[in-house]
Amino acid sequence: MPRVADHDARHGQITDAVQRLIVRHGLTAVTVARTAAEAGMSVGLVQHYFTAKDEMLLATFTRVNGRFTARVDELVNRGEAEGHTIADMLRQALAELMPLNDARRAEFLVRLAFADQAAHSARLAAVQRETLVGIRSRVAQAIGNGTVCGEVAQGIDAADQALQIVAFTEGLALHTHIDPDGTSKPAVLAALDDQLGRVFTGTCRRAQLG
Amino acid sequence: MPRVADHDARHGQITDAVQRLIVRHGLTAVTVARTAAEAGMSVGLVQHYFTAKDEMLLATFTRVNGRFTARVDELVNRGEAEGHTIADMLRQALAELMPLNDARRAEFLVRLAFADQAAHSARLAAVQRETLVGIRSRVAQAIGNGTVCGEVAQGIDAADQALQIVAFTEGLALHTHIDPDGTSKPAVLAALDDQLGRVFTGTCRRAQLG
DNA sequence: CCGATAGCAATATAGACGTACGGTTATAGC
DNA sequence: GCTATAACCGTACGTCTATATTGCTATCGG
Repeated sequence: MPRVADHDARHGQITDAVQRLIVRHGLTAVTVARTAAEAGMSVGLVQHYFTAKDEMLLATFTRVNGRFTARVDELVNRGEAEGHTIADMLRQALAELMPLNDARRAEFLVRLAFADQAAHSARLAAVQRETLVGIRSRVAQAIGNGTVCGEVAQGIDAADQALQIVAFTEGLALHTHIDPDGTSKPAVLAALDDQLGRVFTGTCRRAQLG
Repeated sequence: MPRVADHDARHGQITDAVQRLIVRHGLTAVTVARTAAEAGMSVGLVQHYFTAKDEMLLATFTRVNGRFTARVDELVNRGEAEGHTIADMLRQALAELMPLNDARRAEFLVRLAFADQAAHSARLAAVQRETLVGIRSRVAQAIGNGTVCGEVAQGIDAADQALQIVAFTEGLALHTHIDPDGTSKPAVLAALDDQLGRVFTGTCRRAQLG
């Protein structure tokens, strides 16, 4: 058989290039020629790995969303392992949704750029929706755990509160982006705290792990 | 002088056409040729009223945002005139930010479509930011009135709460759009109620107008 | 009533874009 | 070491786009 290449690595090179272009100049400025240049390869090679531009963009969106949820997952797991309170863990995980540093801003801009496209593409919309419900269900589970543990009062609907908290967080993220001056980083984190404090009103009855 | 035309009307025809195209097929699908066809006029005439496509898009964004804040304003004024409680008035006004019917959905999609572009255009960003701070300051003022009146407890920072409430509302709007099945209309309105209920905890001490 | 001028249409033009395609290079298997 | 085949490049092609240009038409001021 002929020479082989690391397909995953190449896909990553290309989608990373797309992401950088989106961050710097917006989705409109993403062309396959520019992407090839940014990725340091030829136009033909990009075509070799993505039959069409749509596929390339879908792959980029999927990858970014995957990394996004993976980060949230990791923070949840680490929080549990290190025995933090559920509220603390959520505080950190939700802060990941906000464009407060370059990496998060990059992810945020990509998700924002595809928001319009997703409204008119079933496949993009599916990725977007799955990411959202994934985050939401994780938060709901955390709240459920908090109810069992004692951090959350009985009678609180975990799904409802998860919906509200995630919506609030994403709205805050959007506002941070639109008006960074009127929405300072500490103010944003304080607002998030405030919101979480409305649900996490108690303390855990059971001993923490770790 | 030669024959005259209603410039405002023509601008409106064109930007309305742009809005319809965005709603139906996304910002990417907006070309001056298609816009002209949608508006029922020639390409040359569109050029006659907008020197460049950028101007056309900026005008569309400005108009939509203007209508948007105007609707909120009107609801606030009407609410005051009819002697509703401030909480009720805000409930109605903020529901205007949500894509719960065709007209609001159209506005929402336009604001969403420009979100990416605005990240890379100072003029679009300015319109976007001004709209946001406009809404926010109106809400802050309502909360301030609520404090004086007695609907809101003393010691509540109106600006902080306005930030949170508007962020929450916009996040909810986004989620309604992304996952309409998981975010039913009554559930959304209930969530909004819940959020407002956390700030508007009292009843007005003074007699209502009207 | 007439000419200056804005309103309006049709077409021309130059460029950018996605993608198809032909060709070259390198390597895994025999 | 030959060959099949994947990796990779460069370019050509057809389409679409924004915009410039040219010309016609209607109407207001004098």
